[in-house]
Amino acid sequence: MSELYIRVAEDENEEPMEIPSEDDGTILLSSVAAQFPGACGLRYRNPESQCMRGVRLVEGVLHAPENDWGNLVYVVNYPKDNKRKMEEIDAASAVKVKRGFQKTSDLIVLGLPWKTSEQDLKDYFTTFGEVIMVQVKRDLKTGNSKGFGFVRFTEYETQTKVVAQRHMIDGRWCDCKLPNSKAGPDEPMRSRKIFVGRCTEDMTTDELRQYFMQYGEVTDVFIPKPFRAFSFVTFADDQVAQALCGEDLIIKGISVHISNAEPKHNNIHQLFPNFPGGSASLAAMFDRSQYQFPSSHV
DNA sequence: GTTGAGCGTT
Repeated sequence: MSELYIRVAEDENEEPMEIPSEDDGTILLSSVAAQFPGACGLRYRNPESQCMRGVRLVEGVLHAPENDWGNLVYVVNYPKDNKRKMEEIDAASAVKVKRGFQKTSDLIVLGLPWKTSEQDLKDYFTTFGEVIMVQVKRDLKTGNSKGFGFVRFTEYETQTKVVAQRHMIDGRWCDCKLPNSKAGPDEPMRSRKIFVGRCTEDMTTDELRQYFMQYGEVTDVFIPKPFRAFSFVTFADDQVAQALCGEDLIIKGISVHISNAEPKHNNIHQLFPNFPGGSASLAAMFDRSQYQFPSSHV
């Protein structure tokens, strides 16, 4: 079968778009997703039964029904059509709206001038939004500032804005961070990234992307080089990533294990006791890396 | 009475 185009639409009544097939007559889900971001499959109305039918999808490859795409208009499936998953995502979403989303937290302010007072801090940060609380940490005996403090805002949006930039306060550059967190202004959100364990060396980034896009929009795939039997997949939506954690999935006939890519302090020498070049080079490599093992692999 | 990466007396 040579190159052909099949008609795909967002909805049965929408204007279809032509999507190219592969040489073997299949269509890559990624080709569909290129025009319909977030697409996870196709369906069509069976002319005989008038029922909607799903198109066979195997590891990112869509197969023509009866080996012939015919002249039908195919309709895009999105992850939200999965009712079971949707309930989970709704629940997670509700939790997030109630707690995480608009819940502000104290921010640590590092690098304050010794002379900066709490009133100075309040005056400065109020230019970004309403301030709930400011603190300057001081030596109890002398009353001298320790050069850092805390601030808390009413609005989460204000907090986001403040953390994302540096601050000139009384003549010094200061940083605002989440306490006990090395997370910088543009650190990738951990919760959108999953750890894919038990990968084989022949799995490519394209294949992983095509596979995982059935669950939601994939924004990044990372495979460490040289081969290390795991990879990272980042979704546009963190709830999709969270929903996959703990699952064993079959990719190219191989069972891979999904877990959270949360940072964790691990003993890397236990994981690779005989790493070539010795433990020092291994440690250096890991120190430079933003990628870490999930707790289930420790 | 000094200092300049960090992590919070109550």
